[in-house]
This record gives sequence, C-alpha cells and structure tokens, in this order.
Amino acid sequence: MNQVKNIYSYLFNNYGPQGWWPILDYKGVNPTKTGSIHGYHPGDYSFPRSKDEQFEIIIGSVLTQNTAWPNVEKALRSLKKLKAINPKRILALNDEALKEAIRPAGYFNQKAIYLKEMSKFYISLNRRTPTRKELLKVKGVGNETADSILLYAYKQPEFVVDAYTKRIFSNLGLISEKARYEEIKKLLEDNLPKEVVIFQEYHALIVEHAKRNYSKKPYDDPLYILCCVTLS
DNA sequence: AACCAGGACGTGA
DNA sequence: TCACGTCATGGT
Repeated sequence: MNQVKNIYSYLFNNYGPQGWWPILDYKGVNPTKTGSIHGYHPGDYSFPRSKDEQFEIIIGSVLTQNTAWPNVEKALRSLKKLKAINPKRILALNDEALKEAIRPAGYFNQKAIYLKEMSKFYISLNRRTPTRKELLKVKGVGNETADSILLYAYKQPEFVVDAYTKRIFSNLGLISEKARYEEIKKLLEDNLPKEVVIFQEYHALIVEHAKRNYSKKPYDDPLYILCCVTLS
C-alpha cells in the first residue's frame, strides 16, 4: 500500500480539515487545533479571497520562518495597524519603524530586509503568479517559503516540506535522516494526487501531528504502528 | 531556566 | 556540496 496516502488518511480522519493558511481578520475558529486557533478556516478552500489576503500570506510565510505562529500574529497585527500589509506601504516605512512593528516575530533585522525585498518583487510581478525559480532568487526566500507562497497564496500544487515533515518521515523510516528537501518533496508529490487541497491539508496536518507528538524526545508516534502493519 | 519554534544565509572547509 | 554559526522574540 501507499504509505504516504495511509498517513494522510490517518491524520485527516483524526484531526479533520485544518483550515490553513490562517488569515488575520477571518473570524472562524478551529478548536481542534493545538496552540493558536484563530484565523483558520477548516473546509473552506476559497482563500486567498483578495490580493490583500494573498500578500498577507506571503508576508506571513517570511515572518514565520523558524518562529512560532502567535509571534507572527503579533507582528502582522502591528503591521495591520500601520496599514502596512501592502507592498507599497511596507516600502514606504522607514527601517526602524518596520523593525519595531515586526519585532515580536524575531530576527527582525533580517526579516525587515526580507519584507522589503519581497515587496519589491511582488510589485514587479504586476499581479502575475511567480515561478518557483523566481521566488528562490528573492533574498529571504528558501525552499519552504517558496513552496508555502506558491501553495497557499497562489494555489499552485507544490508540496511544502518543513522540519516536521523530515522529522516525522525519517522517524517512521520512510526517508533517511539526511534526506534533502527536493527528495522529500518528490516522495510526497509522487505518491499523492496533484491537488492543491490535498497538499494544503497534508502540510497543515503534519504540523498539527508534530505539535502533538514530536515536541519532546523520544518520539512516540501513533503512526508507527500503522506503518509497521501495512509494510507487510 | 533551558529549549525550541511552520528557516535562510554566509562562511570556510 | 557539507557542516556550522548566526539571527531574536516569546511560550512552555
């Protein structure tokens, strides 16, 4: 059987739709989530519903790099107060004001630079969908951020691989501990229907599952039994 | 009170 | 390519 699909079924059946990517002013709540529960829209795949929401997701994907989401939320709210979840407004802010606004999200010195670079790039697109290669040329955008932007802001079928993905799949013995980003991405994409909704849910479910089972070693993953049984 | 979070970049082997 | 060090706030 297809382990990748089996794991998805298990996660979805246990946790349900996750409602990613969170949108600041979306009033819905997902009480089944671990941690922050606001802004999620489980079962509603119509996001982003506007260019403003699209840019908000892009900014959030940079701010959340190696950072807990509640911290990102604070940064987004202070930007919102400045009406600066908008590329032109971000570029119009002086560096100190921008850094002060995003301070709660950490790494504020480099992220301030990244946000301005991203703003310039976004404007240069002129509402066009960027390619993955183009995104990777933007300073501050690596593999995961590029895929997050494509999958959640532009609804492109690119699987998002994060640290949790590697941790879970290597712990389950489905990849080596030192598997590279592209290798993991290929494993997931090759074993799933190339559908945006599936990719969006799967990544979000992985994060939820990791928060529940991979916060402290030794990892005791309920999926381990599923994988052993279906291996034979 | 360490530890780590929805990483990326720069550097020197 | 590979292995590290660096960046920073806030929750547990």
